[in-house]
Amino acid sequence: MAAINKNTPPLSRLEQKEKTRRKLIDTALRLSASKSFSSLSLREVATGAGITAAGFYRHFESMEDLGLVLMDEVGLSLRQLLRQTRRDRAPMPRREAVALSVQAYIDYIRNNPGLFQLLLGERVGGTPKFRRALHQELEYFKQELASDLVELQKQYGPPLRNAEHTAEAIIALFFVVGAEALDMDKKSINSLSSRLIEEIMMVFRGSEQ
Amino acid sequence: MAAINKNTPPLSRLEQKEKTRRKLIDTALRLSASKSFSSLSLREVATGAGITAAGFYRHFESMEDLGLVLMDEVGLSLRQLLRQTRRDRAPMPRREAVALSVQAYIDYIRNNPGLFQLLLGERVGGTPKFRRALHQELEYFKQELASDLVELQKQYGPPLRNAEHTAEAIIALFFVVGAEALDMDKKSINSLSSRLIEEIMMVFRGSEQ
DNA sequence: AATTTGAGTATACAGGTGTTTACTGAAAAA
DNA sequence: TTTTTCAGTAAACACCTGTATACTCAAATT
Repeated sequence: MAAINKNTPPLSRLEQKEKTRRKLIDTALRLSASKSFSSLSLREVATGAGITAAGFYRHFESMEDLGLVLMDEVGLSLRQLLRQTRRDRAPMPRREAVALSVQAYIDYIRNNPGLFQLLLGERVGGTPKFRRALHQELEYFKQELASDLVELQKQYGPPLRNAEHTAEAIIALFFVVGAEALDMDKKSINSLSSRLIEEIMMVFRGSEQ
Repeated sequence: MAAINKNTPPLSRLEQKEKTRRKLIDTALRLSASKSFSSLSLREVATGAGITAAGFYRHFESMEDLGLVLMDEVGLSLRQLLRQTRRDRAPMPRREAVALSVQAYIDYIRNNPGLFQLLLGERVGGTPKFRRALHQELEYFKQELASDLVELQKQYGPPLRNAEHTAEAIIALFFVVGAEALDMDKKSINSLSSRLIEEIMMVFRGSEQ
């Protein structure tokens, strides 16, 4: 019972501000799970985070500003997850490798509906800035997947005709299936996963020289 | 100079009502080209159609109601266009047949941005009813394409492993590329078309037994 | 110890929102 | 010709929106 001085950490001003900022971000994310980001109001986000509407401006200059920050976070975390899944696995048959990535992806969506809806929901209808940011995220996805595919096929399979096209097609599948996953109950998810796996395998076959 | 009695047709009450209803629908469609349908207000649609907000209720009981009607129209017209394109063509090499459909599709999107944004924009974030209606439309798309694919391959190519999966993958590609087409200038569209064609061909190859 | 800084508050503003109410006036029905 | 119907109006409602202003009061700086 020597040091109990950590139970009420004397938050510095900066720490406190950062804490509030995170609360704003998390609130926006939480609310995004049940409606589109663009239909969120500044006031409800501020109130949800426990501050007044005017206080919001100490952290972001507009909802769009907050949205762009969110977009960064979402894109980054999802890309890291997928990269990690692709890297961490031991050598295994291609279909099983695909299945692993698909599973990680679906789990992510189910556990972070707000994040994913943000990525999908503003693809159309958001502000131009927003769409551009989203487009950039998708570009990253594509490039990372393409380079991983090249790597992978070097080791295991015949070379690809066109890694970029392959990556684009696979990402298209991921997104469409992701949108469906949001609305499904837990027991339908399995068939969705295996469908996605099959379709990705189909793309793989078609992409080989 | 016998019959000039058609220059001021004496609109019956029903005709007049129908005319206003169409104006509401068309206005909603027009406004959907520049923002998402769910961020449209009842008032601006009514005003845009030349009636007061209260008058709106003589035609639809809510914006969601109007939205569902819109969804039907959009889905129907786009599906008809695509079916027609697939049917009308003379026998031709597969790649060219694909190119024809892709061209018709891209043209449609460019000429009817409001329609297409409606289809895409409410996929996430819309009301549950809305999403269900959208899901149904996509199901129609898939089934029609799948049955056309079976037909096509009977004549020209090796049979498909799984026509449904093939159709799903192709539709996923269509939608992702469609979303990109909305934001592009006219001269970038060509490369988008050929990219889509290549990716569809890739799926075809992978789908053959 | 005195001063400055700045996160968050309280309040007010002008304007937009969906919905309800009683109404008008012309077409349709009697 | 009289009566009924009903698309559309006008006005009011309670509420929500983003933003600006002047403020508090504690932490950080001097």
